[in-house]
Amino acid sequence: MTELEKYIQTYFGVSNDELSKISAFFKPVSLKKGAYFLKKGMHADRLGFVQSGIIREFVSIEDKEITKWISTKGYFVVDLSSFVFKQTARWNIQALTDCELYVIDNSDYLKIGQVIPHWTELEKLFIAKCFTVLEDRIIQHLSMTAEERYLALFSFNKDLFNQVPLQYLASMLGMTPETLSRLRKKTVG
Amino acid sequence: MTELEKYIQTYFGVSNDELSKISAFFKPVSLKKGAYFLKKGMHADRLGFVQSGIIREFVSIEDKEITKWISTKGYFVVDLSSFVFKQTARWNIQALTDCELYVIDNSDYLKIGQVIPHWTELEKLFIAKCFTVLEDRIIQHLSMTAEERYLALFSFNKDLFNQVPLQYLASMLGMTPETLSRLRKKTVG
DNA sequence: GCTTGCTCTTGACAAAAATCAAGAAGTTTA
DNA sequence: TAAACTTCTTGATTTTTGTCAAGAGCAAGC
Repeated sequence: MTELEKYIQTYFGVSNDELSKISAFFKPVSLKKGAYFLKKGMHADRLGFVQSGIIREFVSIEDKEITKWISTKGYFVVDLSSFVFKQTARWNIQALTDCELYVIDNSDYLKIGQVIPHWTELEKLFIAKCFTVLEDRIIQHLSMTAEERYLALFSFNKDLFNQVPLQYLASMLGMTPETLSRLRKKTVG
Repeated sequence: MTELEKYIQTYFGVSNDELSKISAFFKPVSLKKGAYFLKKGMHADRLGFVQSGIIREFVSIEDKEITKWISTKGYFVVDLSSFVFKQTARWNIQALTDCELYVIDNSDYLKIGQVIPHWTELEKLFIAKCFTVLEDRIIQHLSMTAEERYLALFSFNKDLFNQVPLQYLASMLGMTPETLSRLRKKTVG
């Protein structure tokens, strides 16, 4: 079973037979460091799965880049509002390192529903799960200090802090790089 | 067409015939000020639509109440993780004023799918839309100051500030009541 | 090997926001 | 109507976080 199939299995709980039907639609795509999977304002007609490497989703607001999320192995990358609602993309999606993705375009994606019974139901559940994750993230911002948010992310995934430029993690945590630097110093020594 | 049908029409874009089939499942429920529609830890087996009144979704964290959202007329109230995934509820949902709701329980909700073709697809789209709203809210917290978040909410819905106790709006905006009070003074006078 | 960039850290300072405490204003209750 | 609550405001102060500026540490490329 490929990495992709393993994750689809975990997320969607489909049979092995269905699994191979789904994963057959995905095509490997390499992305060089710095290259964009998607640019804001374009049309997101594809969904990616991160096989290896690090990808950043961000948006520029008044000369600042706001990093919404960092995706590593096992994450899907997509601009949902664009992929689902055919609107122009709201996020930039850029490779921070060389990446290996598995990519499916929208027309093939629609074919999954024809092959897998109840696929729409599985999609719904997956998106609902993503919704609850964002709910948690909102609560973090309403109830935690910068330090607490840093500690929460650090305990959730220590490796990120070795692999990802800290300026992007700072942005994703809602603080400046200087503040993150000081918090790291404070909570280590 | 009832208020409920009007909103379902707007959100889901179904035919008039389907509309009345759907809305027939909803039953009117009155909620007295202070009463709970749902308590954290319970099982959320119903979905509500706010016909009138104000409802607060919140969670208690270390002796503080964090208000996640304030729902007024036209909003659905539900704990999605509990309603969809049968987990225990993560949010308290409480009436801030006397409320009129339309409520559907989970078993009736499941019947909608048997009556309306493509209902699961419509559900998926609705939840996806909710997801993108939360994405925006995350970006607000990553990129805006407390004052900017206050101004954004105020320009989006001025009425809220007359109808809802300010302490709850402050929490929902991620600031203390004192800070909100000062921002209001600052930006009016 | 030596620039040239980048990224991160550090320091000094400023601004934003939280905390603590007190009091005003408005509601509810007895 | 008065007392008891609750909510909101205000002031004084502290803490947290951001800004600006400089420099250290590395890595890539010439």
